[in-house]
Amino acid sequence: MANGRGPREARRASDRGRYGRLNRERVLASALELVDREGLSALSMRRLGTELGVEAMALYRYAPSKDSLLDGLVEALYLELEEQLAADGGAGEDWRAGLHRIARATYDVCLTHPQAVPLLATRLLAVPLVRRPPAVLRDHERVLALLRGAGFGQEAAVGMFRAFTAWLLGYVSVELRPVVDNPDETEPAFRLGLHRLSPKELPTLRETAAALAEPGGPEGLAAGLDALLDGLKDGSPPAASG
Amino acid sequence: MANGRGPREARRASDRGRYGRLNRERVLASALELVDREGLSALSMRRLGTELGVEAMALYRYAPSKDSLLDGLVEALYLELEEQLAADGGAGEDWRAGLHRIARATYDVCLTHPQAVPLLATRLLAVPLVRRPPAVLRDHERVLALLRGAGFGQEAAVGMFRAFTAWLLGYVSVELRPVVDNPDETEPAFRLGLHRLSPKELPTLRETAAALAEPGGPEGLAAGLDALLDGLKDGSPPAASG
DNA sequence: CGTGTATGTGTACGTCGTAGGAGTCGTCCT
DNA sequence: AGGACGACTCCTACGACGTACACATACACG
Repeated sequence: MANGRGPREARRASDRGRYGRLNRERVLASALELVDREGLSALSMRRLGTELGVEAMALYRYAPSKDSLLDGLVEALYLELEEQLAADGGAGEDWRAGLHRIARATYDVCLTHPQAVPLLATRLLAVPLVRRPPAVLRDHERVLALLRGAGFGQEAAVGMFRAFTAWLLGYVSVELRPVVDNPDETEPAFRLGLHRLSPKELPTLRETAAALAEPGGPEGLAAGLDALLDGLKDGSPPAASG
Repeated sequence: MANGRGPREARRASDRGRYGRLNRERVLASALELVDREGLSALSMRRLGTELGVEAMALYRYAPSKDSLLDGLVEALYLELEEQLAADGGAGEDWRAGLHRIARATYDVCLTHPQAVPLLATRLLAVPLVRRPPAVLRDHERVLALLRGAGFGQEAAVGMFRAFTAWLLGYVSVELRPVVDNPDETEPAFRLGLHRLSPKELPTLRETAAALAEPGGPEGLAAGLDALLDGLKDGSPPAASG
């Protein structure tokens, strides 16, 4: 808003950034918005710069490299998750309800930013545990505390934590896989492009594809989570076959 | 090998490619090897060209774009999976054993090419179902046929297929997440960089991190898979907790 | 009012994906 | 055998990318 500067139109450095001074939060928010709007490949330092009314190099004050900016996006997602978790209370719930609540909130955040989800797989694969963004570590802490607090031993808790994390990540990834081949088409079978599937070699897939196109939804997420927790909460390794 | 060409050292176009003519298989194999050796970011058209003793533009005969080359890498992984599945027989097994066998083979392939695993999350998120590489579709077909062949109805089969895929992808992704912060360190706690975790804010994570650093292994994969299959094989939605 | 520190600019370098066209090869027809 | 064709590869060039470095400007504080 109208800052008390003299009548001179002197505005060169700090008046830039479209709406005042830059800061990390604004950079990350703008980056996430850009990714949501145009996809990950549209996110370049120059592009993000113009988006903020600034030269590309200005961004390097707030992220030492593009990779670390991507890590910042991951952090932004987890911060949004924390907001959401704080919003819907959750007092007095047992461990299982707690895990379901976290899973559901994560699911919602991911569906809100589908274009950013690949970052969860790629960036977290590139950064060792202790260097993950604080919000990510807090998320791990929440899940582990829920499990240990419920009385599970370390070994069981670790197994369930891993299963929880893997299931969540895998489920949203699969849920977001595109199935529609030709969006302009109205006939469902053509929309999916089923004619491309040879009935000789892929008969089952062809007859199942339409059902596969329906999203699993949060119910599918919850169902699998319950199955995993039920199956793992007793003996850690239930005698792997063979 | 020694082709019957005259003694002239005429070799300009078709003698290129280090060991004879280029072809798609050779390009993909070399790309995968490069990724295994130096990581995804080392894979550029020019670099892959020199790797094959060829100019970058030559590669465009075998992949219309770099993205499609990445899709080709995904295909290469699934071809390797098929080789492995063909190798260890699997006749007369029931559906559950079949799924375990596929899961285990996929796990092995992923651990053999850890640097390529992110492609499974990113590329398959970018391509609609029917445009996935043939080997991927055949994999889907195998899993679905196993389920339908066991007598599961369409709805149950779809739910289990999704769970199978999600679990597998999530599990290998989490399994590959790096935990070691300082590889030169011998003391485990320092290796993991535990001193970076505030005991005030992340107490549970800090005491669990060491156990988390141990890989889940194929046993963890199998245990979770059994849990999922057991939980989902009856009613599709087992009434998410109230 | 002068000065130091934080912040944004400008320019430049090397690398990337890839379009266009020119060169060179093996192959097959005559 | 000769010649034309199609397949393959090379060469050059363009615009966009990440980012290093030096400079300019604005604000905070003496």
